[in-house]
Amino acid sequence: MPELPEVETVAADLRPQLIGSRFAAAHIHWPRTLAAPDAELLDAQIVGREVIAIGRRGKYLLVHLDSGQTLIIHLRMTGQLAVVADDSPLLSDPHLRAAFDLADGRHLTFTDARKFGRIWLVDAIEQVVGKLGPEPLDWTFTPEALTERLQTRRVAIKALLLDQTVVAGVGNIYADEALFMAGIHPLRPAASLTGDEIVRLRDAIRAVLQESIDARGTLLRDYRTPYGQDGAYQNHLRVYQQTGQPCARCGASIERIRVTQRGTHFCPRCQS
DNA sequence: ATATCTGCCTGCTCGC
DNA sequence: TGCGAGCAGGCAGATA
Repeated sequence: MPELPEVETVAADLRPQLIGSRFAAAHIHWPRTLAAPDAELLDAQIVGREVIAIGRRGKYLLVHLDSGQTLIIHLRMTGQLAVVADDSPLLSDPHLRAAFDLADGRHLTFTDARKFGRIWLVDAIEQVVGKLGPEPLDWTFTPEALTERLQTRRVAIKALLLDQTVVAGVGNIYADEALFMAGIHPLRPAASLTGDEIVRLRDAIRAVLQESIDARGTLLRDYRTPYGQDGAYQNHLRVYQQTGQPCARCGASIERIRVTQRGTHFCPRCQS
């Protein structure tokens, strides 16, 4: 499931493929994939527009156009983007939900088996990403910023890390990995964290995300990079999907519990 | 305001 | 081997 490092990797891969290219048409094959505007207006507004930059905010991919508008794509669980030639079998993939024709004959494809992914074309990105919390790798993600969002909350810290208004881009994998690295039990009430623990957690979030970006993300069932190169962070996972394996730090058996409906992995000895 | 639950979806794994 | 049940989970929207 793509989280911040995976979306960052997709953005890096798409940049050389798309910047400077123009759109010639937009085709929506599964209507719910397009959140806004409607398909007719999307096509009218995107035709002839050139991609000038590709960015990311949280788990949202931002394709900036020369019109000032931005095409925003959220991969959710199973969404995948690729830039392909006219004869690509991806164009007839049964999971193809949207396809954007480029003026040079190539296509930007969006395949998504589970149909959870969403696409927007907006005048201002705040319409979609306005409520997100700080970018964890930016200087704005300070211990103070995290403290402010945790200190009044009684829910489990694991649940709060998945709240995109607390910090943008962390999902189930990196929440578990960051809590392990910080030595904090996932069920701890958020407001019970000490100042020292919040600093450790903030540093751990940044460290696991950066490590994963450096490895091109985590390759699991639902995430592939556009051109088939493999992310490698699944080889670095310390607790996620390591249930029953010995903890690399202390040797205790990694446990799996449910925290607000989410599978949660942790070391019962290292995390308290 | 905060916390929890449900729906969206389909492919995969598991147990019989 | 076949098959149905349950699970996976990000996020919006509803409910308590």
